[in-house]
Amino acid sequence: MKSLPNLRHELAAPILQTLVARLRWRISREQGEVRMPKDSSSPVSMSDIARLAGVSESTVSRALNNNPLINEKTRERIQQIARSMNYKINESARNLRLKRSHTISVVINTGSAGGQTFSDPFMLDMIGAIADRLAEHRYDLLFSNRIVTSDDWHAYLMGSRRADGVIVIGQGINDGPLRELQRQGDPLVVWGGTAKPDLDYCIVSSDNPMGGRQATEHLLKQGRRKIIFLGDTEHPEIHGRYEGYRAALAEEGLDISARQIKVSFSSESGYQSIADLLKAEGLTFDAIFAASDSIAMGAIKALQSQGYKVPDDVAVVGFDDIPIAPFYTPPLTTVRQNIQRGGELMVEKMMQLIGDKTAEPEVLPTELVVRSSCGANPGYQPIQEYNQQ
Amino acid sequence: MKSLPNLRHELAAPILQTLVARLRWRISREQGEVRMPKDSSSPVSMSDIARLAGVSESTVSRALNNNPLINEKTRERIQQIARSMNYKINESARNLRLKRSHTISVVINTGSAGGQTFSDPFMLDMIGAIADRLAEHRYDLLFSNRIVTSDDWHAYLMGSRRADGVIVIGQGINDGPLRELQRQGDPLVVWGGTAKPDLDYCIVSSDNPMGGRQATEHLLKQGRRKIIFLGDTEHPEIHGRYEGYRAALAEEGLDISARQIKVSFSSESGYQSIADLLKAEGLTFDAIFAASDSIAMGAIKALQSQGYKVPDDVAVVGFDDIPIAPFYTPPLTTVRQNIQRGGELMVEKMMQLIGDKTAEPEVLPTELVVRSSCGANPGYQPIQEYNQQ
DNA sequence: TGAAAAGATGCAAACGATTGCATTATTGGG
DNA sequence: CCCAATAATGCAATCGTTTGCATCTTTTCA
Repeated sequence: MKSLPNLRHELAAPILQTLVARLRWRISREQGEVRMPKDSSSPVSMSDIARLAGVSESTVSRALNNNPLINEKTRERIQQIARSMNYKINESARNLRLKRSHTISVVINTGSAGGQTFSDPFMLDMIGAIADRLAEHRYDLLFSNRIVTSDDWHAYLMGSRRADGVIVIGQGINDGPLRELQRQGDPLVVWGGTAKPDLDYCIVSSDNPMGGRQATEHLLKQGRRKIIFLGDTEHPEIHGRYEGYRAALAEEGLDISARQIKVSFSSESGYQSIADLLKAEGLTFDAIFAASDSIAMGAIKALQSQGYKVPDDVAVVGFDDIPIAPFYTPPLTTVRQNIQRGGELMVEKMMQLIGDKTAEPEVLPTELVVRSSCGANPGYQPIQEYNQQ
Repeated sequence: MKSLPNLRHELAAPILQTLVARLRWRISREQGEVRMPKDSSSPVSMSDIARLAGVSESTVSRALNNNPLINEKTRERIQQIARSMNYKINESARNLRLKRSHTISVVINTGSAGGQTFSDPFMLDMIGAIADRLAEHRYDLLFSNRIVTSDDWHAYLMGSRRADGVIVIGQGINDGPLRELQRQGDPLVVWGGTAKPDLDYCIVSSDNPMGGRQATEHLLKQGRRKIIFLGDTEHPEIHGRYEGYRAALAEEGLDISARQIKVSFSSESGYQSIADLLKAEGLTFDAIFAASDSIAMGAIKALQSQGYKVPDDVAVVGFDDIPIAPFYTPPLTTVRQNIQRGGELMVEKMMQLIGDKTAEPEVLPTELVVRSSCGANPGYQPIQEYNQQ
């Protein structure tokens, strides 16, 4: 008995009650229709338009969606009324009905230590690029910078239908959470590295090995032989750059001189690691390849603080080409990533995944930008166009 | 007749039809209840939990919201079931019912020329701070970087109930759109300047005049007399900094030497303006107060390119204290804004506005950070802590 | 002219939650 | 032992859309 507490639902009486209640409801509703002349404060809904146009809500809905079922004249009349009443559709209602959110979540996933927001200019550019592309598809962008577990992600973003898909910037040291997300069937696109071959989620990335190779080969061409690598190779994107670096050195028969120092994604970190190194063993290298421009700038500052010259004593190449790079002293030679194209591709892939299609990973070429910090371009001036005028 | 097409709705027959249809619906529904053992793919809803717990949906809803009406035992049992089924509430449905979105829109509003995303590191830090605070209130953050008219804003964000309020970063050259938004009754908080006295929307800002004064007075104390101002005073926040600059000069009886050059928010712009100036009239100044660190760095680079020394020939002070500032050459003296507190306050104000309370504007003090570019601190080392160890 | 086809519109169920009110079960007091 | 007060739960309306199906209207063609 206890296990069937709503057995009484099945009796006849409640059904009659239902019918009576429904009648009562209809009546009160129709009274409402009469007494409601213009409830101004509340926003206008389809039923308001329907009443004004003398048609049903279904017709309004179809007319506003340009459904060919509706007569052209009716459609235009309804659209006209909607415009004049400044009608805006209620997205919550539409999304509920259509079982979607028309929103993509963008998550920053670079192990930001201690809850501190991670603010490389690269990030904002990437987010901006994604936002622009999503706007073209009329999708909204839900932003999160909280680093959480995959359970949380899935539950918070997808389970609650806050987002139709997730774009993650940064593959992170441990991509378990990402694999898990993917396994749950959520549309997922990641900006990351290309290291792991058995990927089961869609990755868009720069060709990090190519970038690492470009940077290193360039330094070698300048006659540098003792090049150290600054970056945390536990991040797949960084690891790719490191691979390129090692490959270039190996080709030159210099494998033994490869040296990697683990630093996180900040200028402070770059500064400290080089300051440490100089204090410990003096100047034992003649070039640095840094995994990001921020790191490179920190490292250069540390060298300068100890009286060493860049590029004379040590040549430096960075990665990203952030906006300030040409204006640093010395202007930073760096490997440029195609952020605009990256954002575009990620959104494209996402739209495919949402449309139940599959999306292939994609790798973007990098471009070496030679300025002065590598020693190859001492006469470099920012804004060449200006000087040409 | 034609104007009353749904007159027939009022006749008796359709009501009977309604009743019949409803009966039919009830029956099919109950059949459905029987044949639906585990429709796995679709996410679990309250009715699933209700069925499993042998209670009604209302009880489930109340139990999950910790409504005291529900017996404690029942509540815990229901919550247990919800957890075990990995239930996540459908936010679209909840938002529809509660007539809200539980989402705040954040808009970047710094006249980004030509649709190019504007990427000052300051922005990302600010967005991060806001995101963190919103997350504490369990609000979502909808990000837009499209600069549009107020009509668009209101219609897109508020009219469609995509957002419950708007936070705008940057007051912009023309705040008409903002006033309009406010007039429409939308909760609005702006990060901007303090110039206009007749504000009708809630502004949170740094004390820009204070910052301008700190920077200028510091340069004056270093013996500089011909200080130029770099920035576009049409932006209220910049105008405040300019006011502080002029006030400090006036107190010194140097009003006549005030000179402002209009540059937009980028390093390129700072570089070009100084390059132009030098080309046109040589070195006619001995100090620069720049409206942002990015501008300052561009300006310094222009000076260095022409062989001038900073701070020896020209002292420079910036504004913002972006993360790279200590690592620039020379390390940048600048006016720090309290971004964390700013984000916190804006979210606080927003919550007040949403709660139908009013929110007062608020001004945050600025802090001068003395490094080397002003000439006052030649021995400055980034990361003092490191050297102390 | 009449039946079938096509065209236009309406009805009400559905999406998944919340909540005022009604109802039932439990307890306490006289 | 009965009635009132209280605690616990259920019913059905509601938010604002979309859409399968039914219905009504008009056209078309034999």
